[in-house]
Formats: sequence, C-alpha cells, structure tokens
Amino acid sequence: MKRIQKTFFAQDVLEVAPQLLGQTLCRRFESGEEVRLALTETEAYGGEEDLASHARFGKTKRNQVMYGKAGSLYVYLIYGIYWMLNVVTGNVGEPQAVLIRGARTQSGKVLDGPGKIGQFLQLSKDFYGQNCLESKKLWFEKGKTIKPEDIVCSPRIGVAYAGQWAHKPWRFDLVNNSSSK
DNA sequence: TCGACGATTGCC
DNA sequence: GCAATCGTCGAG
Repeated sequence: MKRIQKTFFAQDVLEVAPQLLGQTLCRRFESGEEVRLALTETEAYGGEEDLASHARFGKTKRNQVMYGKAGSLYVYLIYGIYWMLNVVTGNVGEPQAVLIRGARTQSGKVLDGPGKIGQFLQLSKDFYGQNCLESKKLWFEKGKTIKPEDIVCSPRIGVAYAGQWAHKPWRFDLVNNSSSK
C-alpha cells in the first residue's frame, strides 16, 4: 500500500478535507496489530479568521501544531473524555486542519463521530505532533477516489458559537453515508 | 491563579 | 434533557 505524501496535505484544507474521503486511515497498535479504516466524513478548519477553529485566538499551547508542517497530527482531549484526530494541512504558519469525523472498518463497522474514531484508534496525548508522513503508529494510504458528485457538503457540527462561520459548508460526507444525519 | 467551557457521547 | 470529566483559555 502507498502512504499518502506531503504534497497532498500541503494543499489548502478545503482541497484536502473532501479528498480524504475514501482514503485509508491506518493504525498500528502496540501489539503489532494493524487496522485500516475507510474515511467517510471529515470537516475543514481554516485559519485564525475561522471563528470555529481553535486557532481563532492565535497560537496557543494547544493549537501550536496547527501552525506547523502539513501532515502533523493535531490530537486533543474534548470534554475531558474523547480524543479528537486532526491532520494539519496547508503551509507552515497557516493554522489549518482536517477533523476526522467518520470512518468504516474493514469488517464494515461504522464509526460515526470523532469521539468514536479516537476511542477505536486508542488515541492519547502521545499522538499530539506526530507526523503521519513518518509515524509508525498512524498514517494514511491511498484508497478509493471519490467522485465529486458523491460528496455532500453541509455545515460543521458543534460550532454554533462561531457566528457566520458556523454556516460554512465545510463538513464533507459520502453521499451514501449521509442519510443518518 | 480562577472560573468557564468545549470540533462529544450515551444514558435518563 | 443532561451528566461525565479535565486540560486549556482568557480574564483578573
């Protein structure tokens, strides 16, 4: 299998987020077991001007990795319970990231929601700042290419505080996967 | 330092 | 409808 390279993640987040649909997310556990997920739902977070983004207050201890190299993993704890998985995109200095919201296992199990993804992948703070171009624990491989007409855009989830930015259609779903929303 | 709260989920 | 649970953030 072929690991997805830096040129892909270095694109603008609005290019990367939809193009990640259908690609393969790979995880190697401590036991040596490897699992692969087909991505079905993503969300794009733009720069500091995006009031829905963690970068809206500028660079902070938590979000600094978003300002770094494309392909870096931005993993953070939400509600003290769930670990969220993001991949940094764009150029260094531009805090962009894609949130992984949904995927399907090889056995067909549906992981619907970012918290469940993190649970399944057994994420932790150790993943913060890892680079998916090099990591032995988490990376992306070339999967299926999704046709534009099979992608559905809608507003992002859980960002009502973001004013007009909450309405941006920056959530991307597979069309045959969006019925449950 | 302090108080508030979140890119969520599941149970009441 | 709301509690769980804690690190981070801006304010004081």
